[in-house]
Amino acid sequence: MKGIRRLAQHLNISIGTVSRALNGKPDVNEDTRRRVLAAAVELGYMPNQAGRALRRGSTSVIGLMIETSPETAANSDNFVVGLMDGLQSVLARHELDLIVLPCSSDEDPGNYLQRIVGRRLVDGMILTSTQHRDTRVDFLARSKIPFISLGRSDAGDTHPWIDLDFEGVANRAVDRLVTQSHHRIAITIPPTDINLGYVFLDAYKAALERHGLPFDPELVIRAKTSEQGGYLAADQMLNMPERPTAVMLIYELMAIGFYRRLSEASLQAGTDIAVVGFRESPQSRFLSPTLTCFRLSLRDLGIAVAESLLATMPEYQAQYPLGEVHMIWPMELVEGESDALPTAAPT
Amino acid sequence: MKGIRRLAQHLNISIGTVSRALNGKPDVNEDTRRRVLAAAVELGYMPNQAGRALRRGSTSVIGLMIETSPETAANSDNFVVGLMDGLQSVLARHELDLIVLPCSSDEDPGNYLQRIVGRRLVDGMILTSTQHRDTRVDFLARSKIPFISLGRSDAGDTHPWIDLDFEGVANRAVDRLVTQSHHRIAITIPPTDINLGYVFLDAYKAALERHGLPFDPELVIRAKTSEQGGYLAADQMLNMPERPTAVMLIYELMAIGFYRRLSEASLQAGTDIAVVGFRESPQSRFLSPTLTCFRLSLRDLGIAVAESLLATMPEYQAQYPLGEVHMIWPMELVEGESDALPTAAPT
DNA sequence: TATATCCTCGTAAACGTTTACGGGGGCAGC
DNA sequence: GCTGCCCCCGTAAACGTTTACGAGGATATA
Repeated sequence: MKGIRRLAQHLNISIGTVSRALNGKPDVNEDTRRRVLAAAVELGYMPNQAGRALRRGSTSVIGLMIETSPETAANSDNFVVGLMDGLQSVLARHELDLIVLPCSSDEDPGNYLQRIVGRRLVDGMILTSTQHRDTRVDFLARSKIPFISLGRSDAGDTHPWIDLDFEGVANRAVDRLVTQSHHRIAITIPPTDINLGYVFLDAYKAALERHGLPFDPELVIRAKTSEQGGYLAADQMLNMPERPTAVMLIYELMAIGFYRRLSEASLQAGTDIAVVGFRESPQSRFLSPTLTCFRLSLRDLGIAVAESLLATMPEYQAQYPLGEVHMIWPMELVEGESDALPTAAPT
Repeated sequence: MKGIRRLAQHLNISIGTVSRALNGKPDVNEDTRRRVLAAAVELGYMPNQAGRALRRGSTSVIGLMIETSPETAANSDNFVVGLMDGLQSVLARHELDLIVLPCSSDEDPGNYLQRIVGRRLVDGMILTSTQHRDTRVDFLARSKIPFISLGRSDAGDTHPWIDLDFEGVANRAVDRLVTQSHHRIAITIPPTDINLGYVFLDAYKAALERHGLPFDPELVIRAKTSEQGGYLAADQMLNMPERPTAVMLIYELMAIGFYRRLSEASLQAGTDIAVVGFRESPQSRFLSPTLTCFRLSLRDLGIAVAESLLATMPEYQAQYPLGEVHMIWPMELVEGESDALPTAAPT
């Protein structure tokens, strides 16, 4: 005798009543409910997930898909870890469990997702690192499962996403640099097909245009989003015939490698070349000269992602009304010395 | 009409035959099997996980539990990400899915695990960052679920674990340092109750004793396993009345912060103080002076962990015979300049 | 006292699979 | 032609829950 049956037998009541008592249904005597609850902890009863999911038709599990190429393993992906804290703080309030679904580099992400969703392992999905023309969002949209992607998608505009404010970042960075009469401003872009590369590039172009500066394809440097990528980007820049005087980096760890390559050439950020980093990180916070970059609370972002997802799920819409399905997450400018604005280096 | 029923109806055969065909059972005509397989991909059929798990009594899912405190979010925990790649390469061969179970800092890890296992969400568990007197291993042992912990446990010796070779690391580090007549060798230990702190400390003591050196509690520095922890550890060492001449670090990112604090004091690793790092990482690889540390293939470690886990599961024991349940994972010495062995700095 | 109402609980069906069991039909051997 | 065997397939039960339905008893109302 196992499961709820054992509980029922132990209490000499029917399994129906036990179930109702545990699930907080109204038509059960408060006294028996207490007895059931007590017996449940005494016997260590936990409802079987398979049975419950089968009957309910839902799993109470939210999936967060990430990719685990050796590439991302080499770079430290604390982005996702930070996010999870915020996600769970919201999901836990609704007895939803978060599981992380790591898609290995061996498998096609589309297939992987199809398997997970097709088997009904999760009630909702959170996508990360949205690709350009990401087939995953098409699939999820067709399969009618609630989902949200972190990183805007270019596939239609009906499904929800939250993305970082790349326009704001590019605008503020270019503004600062142009103020110092920089006009050869380089930008780094991931070599992969991740969508943020396209978005950042567009934002960069728009910002240049706003200042009447021409767009020079030479100044777009494709570099891996890792420390080594930053190193190689700097290397490439230093060897350019007409060296850019400023650069905008796209990934937090790149700044470390970029600085390293500069110091090897006895150059310094801020004095020899203006550097604007992307996300502030524990590592970047101690660079010298201090890095101008953008701050972001991963936990708050996670909370927003979770709430936006819940807003698309009928059973939670009452608590999280569906607002704008597309959300641009602001990032706060952290002024440093690396782009050496005259006004930013009074100390 | 949904699921396997729809498939059966579409083919005009019974659901039993469809199930047998899909699961590769012998008593089904090869021709009908082909038709079933074709129809399955045509209709995009995927077996419902809940139904299957309920009937089979197993989920074909392996859980990897990690903890997501803001602490680990701040430090970049690429350790786990690297591990997953190896885990999946083994698990995928047996149609097992890996899911990551992030336990937030809000929840007690014991409760969390109890919920996951009690609900029968997974067939097996992989624990990380084993604590001293870890209640989770007791619970898992009692609940008879196959599991393995990454990080040795002090609770009995019947359940399997794989741990890094802290003894080997401590021995080789102390050997090198003593060869240069260092006799005040400091060590950093995490401030938490994680078991590797105890293990590393013991290994350090044993290594000292082997060289006839006294153990001085003053030389045990409790520092967070983060870049900032390394910074503060250096700070603390520099302010000690009788400054140690050498130090062994425990976490890869600590070296970065340690170097930073040294350079602020115009000191250098290798010449002013001997530094032995722990795990080689993308960041540490570019430190200057180069860091003496220990190399480790996370992917291979993941493979070993997965295989050891499968060895404890009856249905896979044929393929992964149960060997030694406790495994010490070797780490390869990477000679650098930071501990400045005369023989190591010829270039 | 008869009837209606409410509270509480038991019964049984359903969710989508897998699998033990048995049956029908074809074929070989006598 | 009868028996036995084998191949293939359909039937139905089971896995552990949840929940619609209805029954029974107690209480209130007329």
